[in-house]
Amino acid sequence: MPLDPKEHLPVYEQIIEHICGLIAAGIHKPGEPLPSIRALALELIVNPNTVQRAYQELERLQLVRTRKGLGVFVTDNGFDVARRTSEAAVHARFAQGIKVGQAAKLHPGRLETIFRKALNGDADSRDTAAPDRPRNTESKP
Amino acid sequence: MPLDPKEHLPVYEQIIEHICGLIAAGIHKPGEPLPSIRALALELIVNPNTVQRAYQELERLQLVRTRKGLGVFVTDNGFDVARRTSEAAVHARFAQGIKVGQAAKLHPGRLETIFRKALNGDADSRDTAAPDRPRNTESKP
Amino acid sequence: MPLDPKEHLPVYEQIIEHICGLIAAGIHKPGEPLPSIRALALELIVNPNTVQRAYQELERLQLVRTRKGLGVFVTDNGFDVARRTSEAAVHARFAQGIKVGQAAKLHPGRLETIFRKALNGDADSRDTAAPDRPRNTESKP
Amino acid sequence: MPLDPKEHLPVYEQIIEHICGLIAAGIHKPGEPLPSIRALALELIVNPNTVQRAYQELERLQLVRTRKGLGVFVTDNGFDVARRTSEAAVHARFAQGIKVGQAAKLHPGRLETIFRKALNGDADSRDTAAPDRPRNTESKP
DNA sequence: GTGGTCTAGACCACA
DNA sequence: GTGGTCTAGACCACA
Repeated sequence: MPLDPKEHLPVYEQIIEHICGLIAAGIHKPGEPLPSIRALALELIVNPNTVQRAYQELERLQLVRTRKGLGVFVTDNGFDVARRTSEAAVHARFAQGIKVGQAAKLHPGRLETIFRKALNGDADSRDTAAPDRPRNTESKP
Repeated sequence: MPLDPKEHLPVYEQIIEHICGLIAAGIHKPGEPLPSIRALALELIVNPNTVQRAYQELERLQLVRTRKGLGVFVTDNGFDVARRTSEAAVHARFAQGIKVGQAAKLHPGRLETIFRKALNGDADSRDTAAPDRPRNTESKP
Repeated sequence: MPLDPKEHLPVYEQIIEHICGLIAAGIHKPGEPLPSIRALALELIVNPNTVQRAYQELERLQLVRTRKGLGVFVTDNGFDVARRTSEAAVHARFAQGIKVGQAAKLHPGRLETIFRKALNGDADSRDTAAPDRPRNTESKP
Repeated sequence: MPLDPKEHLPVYEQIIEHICGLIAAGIHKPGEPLPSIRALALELIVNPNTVQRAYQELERLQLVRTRKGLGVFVTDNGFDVARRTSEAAVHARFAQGIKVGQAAKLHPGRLETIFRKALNGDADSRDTAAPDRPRNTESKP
């Protein structure tokens, strides 16, 4: 479910974000072990090599620490790092979207509207009316 | 300037978005020619094949039409298609960011804050300001 | 009207076939002049170079003969050559289609049906019933 | 054997038709892998890029599905799509031939005769047989 | 091993 | 000049 083959992120980076999100969400807590490489590979239906690469990167980010023969554990400040990392990932997506929208000369209010729709889980940006309160964004250049 | 090697999008897709943005922004108008494949390749410092692949995809999207020996031209409804396509691209980024944030159990107000910061052009998500206080966003060009 | 940009034949070869067809059809008769290169280029909206290349090839095929300063004329046996050439062109198309069909293991009767439909001017091969007489072709291998 | 450099179709489109024919013929079955890009490139003596372009188009046509790192597989309804696509390709060839013949004012019975000869595998359209006498065609494998 | 992207550079058809 | 096709060969992500 968390892996999206249509996303352009390499799978190992999607796994990094996935684990990072689980730690930021408090599902994997500091001091606790992550699922084993093999177990996660089976769960996500990917090659163990791919999971391993993700775990290595998480270790580099100080989110986890590997203890040989024991497993991979969330570090003491893993939660804080994960939260910051997740927020940075969110920020990066938003900033990318805004950059694309500004390049297309979309109005700031239009970006706002699209953001609201995305928040509400709309599948596409095609819209006919403001979702939560009336607004005026459709004036063309 | 528009090409970012660190982005995970393949270069030819970045070019697609770039051109799409220029058409949506009214910089390349219906009936007008795009820069030639070779010229754009020189400008973006990429291989002509890469530009051509982007142009072919733009043709499949009905944004442009190729006339052999003459060049590649924005279609009559290229502007409308480009605008819709750009909005969809913006929506997709926002939705991705929201998905990541929700997976990390960030508060909706936190997402809102990050969005505001991104709109204001902040480089990173690390911040000190109020998390979800209402704010005014219509400040960007 | 005779030039089809979607055909895969190069334009100059389409022009060759076009002129060849006009001679075979008796529209351009032996001894009579063809339209001038410039006139035909204007009519077909192509570059004069392209028409010239077609005329050169028609001369090589003995269908026409250029008389300097006077124009390009259908040769005495131009009609016979043109008819044979047109028939060969028809045959080649049919043979190509049959080859494709046999490679796909379509039944001979199915090829026959498709041929009938094409003769009747149907736009596509998708069909529900025999066009002129009942037939049985839809048994799968 | 399937690639004909004299055909005017680009090589990658010939490969598309070739593979499409193999699927329509039941030689590559739904769920089964196609030969790898590199393997087919070696077999057909073309560049892997050219094969890949063909495979990408086959994917767009829903005939195959790519699984990264694993290979390219015939889709579940690949057989049906392939059959329809092959029939459309046959139809297109026949329609082209008929158009050329009609432009040359060949009799309908003459077209019929040429079709019969092509079905029988005659190499050329030059012939002496009856032009439009009924005949039996169900003789080819 | 698999497919995906990209570069460098050739040659063709056409304007 | 324009776009279209193809080759040779590199490097990446993934199994």
